[in-house]
Amino acid sequence: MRIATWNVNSIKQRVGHLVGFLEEAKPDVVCLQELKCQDAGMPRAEIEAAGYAVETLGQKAYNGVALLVRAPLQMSEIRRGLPGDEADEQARYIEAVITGEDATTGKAVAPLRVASIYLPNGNPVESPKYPYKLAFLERLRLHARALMAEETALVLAGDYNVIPEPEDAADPEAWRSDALFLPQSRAAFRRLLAEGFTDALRACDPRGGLYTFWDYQAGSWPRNQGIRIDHLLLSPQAADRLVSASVQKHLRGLEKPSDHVPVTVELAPA
DNA sequence: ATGCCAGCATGTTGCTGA
Repeated sequence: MRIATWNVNSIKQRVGHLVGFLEEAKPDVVCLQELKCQDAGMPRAEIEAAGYAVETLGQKAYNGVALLVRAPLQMSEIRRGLPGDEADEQARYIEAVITGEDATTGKAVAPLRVASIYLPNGNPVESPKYPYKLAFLERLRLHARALMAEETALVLAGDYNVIPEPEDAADPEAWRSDALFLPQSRAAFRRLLAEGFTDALRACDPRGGLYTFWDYQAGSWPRNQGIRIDHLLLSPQAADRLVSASVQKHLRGLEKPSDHVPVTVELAPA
């Protein structure tokens, strides 16, 4: 079972790269962020033609998240929006239970719940955007705690907009006072992890220096001035099955790339 | 200290992102 997360920075601009990734990596589940379009604008036909079912929580111009599953897998118990704030209208969370047969093995997959998350950026720190970010992280922690009580495999994947540790930035000093790296942001992320999650990429490669985002500006990509902000957090039942995790770095080098690249984990059958 | 780049809106510039 291969699960990927990717902030595509506009699905309409990136559907070609996405289909290429689906054909190349053949992920079973894909969590997308920053669709930047409403549900009606989602390029479903191209994605379905590549063999995937699509569920979205879209929004005009900003945010927007989606879940894709490779046929004949299916999604059920779809939850749109993160609980805990009825007034929150930003499209940043979609969750589903994955069921059905693995296309490769033909065997029924073990119960698995997956969420695609686009955490608020939080800058500027002096604006209401920063408390919104911290509140979102706390809402996510409380919801994650409730899901954890089911004791089934759970994967919370997405763009967390949090640099967990200094080794997750090429130049940590440049991010010192940024919402992505402030001590309060990192502490809130650690509190989420402390509910019992494993940071999959960190667990597979603790050395650091792996990045998932390079700014379009200031030559960040050619200078490898990246940061690691896209994460897959695994419940114990999922972490027990963790085989490998990898960053699809080559996609940043394509024409008209997203500023993020996919991160993928491989889970063994239960 | 600011803009650098990129995408979207009802636009010829402003907002947002990270």
